[in-house]
This record gives sequence, structure tokens and C-alpha cells, in this order.
Amino acid sequence: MPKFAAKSGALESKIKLGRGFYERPTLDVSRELLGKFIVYNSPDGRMSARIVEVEAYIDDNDPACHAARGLTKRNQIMFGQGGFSYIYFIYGMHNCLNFVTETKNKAAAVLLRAAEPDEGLDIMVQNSPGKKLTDFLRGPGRFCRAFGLTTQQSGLDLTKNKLYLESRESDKKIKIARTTRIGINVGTDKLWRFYDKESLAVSGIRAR
DNA sequence: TGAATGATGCGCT
DNA sequence: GCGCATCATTCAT
Repeated sequence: MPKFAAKSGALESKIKLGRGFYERPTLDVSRELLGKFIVYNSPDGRMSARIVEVEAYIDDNDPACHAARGLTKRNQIMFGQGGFSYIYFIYGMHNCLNFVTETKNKAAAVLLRAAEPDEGLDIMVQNSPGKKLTDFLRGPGRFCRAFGLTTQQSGLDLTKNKLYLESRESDKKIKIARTTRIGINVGTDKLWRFYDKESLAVSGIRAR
């Protein structure tokens, strides 16, 4: 890489996150996911986005976790090793993307709730017509629709090149807010939702 | 074999 | 602010 005077943000090194990132305590992974970029090489082209909101689901006395009632065909991916995608279909029309964390036989995952569009804007427009820039990826269902992700993409290895996360040197320090999770009726005592306070693309807050 | 329900989003009031 | 669309998964007969 040539040497040049670094303007702010001009020097970027992109590093794909490896298995080790995911095979750690889920709450640590959740916090560190904020500000990371998700990259998806879709059939229509490359897309990426900056993660600004996540929720943790851990099979540890957590009734809201899909794995809480034992291993089933749907949730088995959560029981495997970290660094895989877990996508499920909900409410008859929405898909939600999770990143499996922790090691084999410990069921846990992080739900991606919102992100800021980066590359592949034209594809998002195509998938989600009529939405504003900050709304494309605001909400777990919207994110999957804009990215074209369905249960077909569940179980992908995040250390491969189809779908993965990357860290960028231009990541700034993020002001993290911590609250209860959204859209559940049990496990509401746990403060397992994390989001970037300064992002306009966070879901579940009053539009401004 | 059947019925309840959900880690949501949209449209209408 | 509220109700509903719509179906895979799950658990109960």
C-alpha cells in the first residue's frame, strides 16, 4: 500500500473476522459487533453495511432464546460452533439474521436488528422500494429483505467469502446504549440489547 | 393431524 | 396507537 498523508478515514484496512471472534462470551461479541461491517456477496452483487444494533440470545436461563427448550431441527445451528449464520422465518413473512456465538454444544447467537447501508445501495433499493436511506436496514425483517437473505442462507460459514463480517481501521469509538430486548414477552429482565446511540438507523425508537 | 403462536412491519385511525 | 397479514415450527391430541 502506498504511503500517503492520512486524511481522516482515508486509510482503511479491512480485516475479516475469524472463528475466534465468535467463539467467545456472547455479550462481549454483541458489544464488539457494533461498528463492524457485514459483507454479503449476493447473486446480484456485493453488499455491505455498518452494524448499529444487536441483541443477544443465550441458552442460559433465558426463556426468550430459541434454544431454551432443547435442540430441535430449526435451532440446531445454535448448538454448533460459533461463526455461522442462523436465519429463521417468523410471523409468516419475515426473516431474521443471527450470528452463532460460543463453542460447540453451547447454544447462543446474536440477532442483527439494524445497520447502516454501505455498498450495494442499488440492490437494496431494488429489494425494498420506497424506503429511505436510514430505513432500508432498520429492523431485523427489513434488513433481511434488503439484503435478500432467507432461510436458504442459514448455516453459512462466516469465515468463508459468501457472508462475513469485517473490521475496518476507520471504526470510530462508539457510544453504546444497553436496554432490554424488543418484541418478546419473556426474558425481559435481561439487558441484552446493544445499539449505537448516535446512529439514525437504530430501530425501536421514535422517528425524528 | 391439528391448533397456537411468534426475536415483525405495515397501513389505517 | 392498534390490528392484522401469513406460515414454519412446535407441542398437544
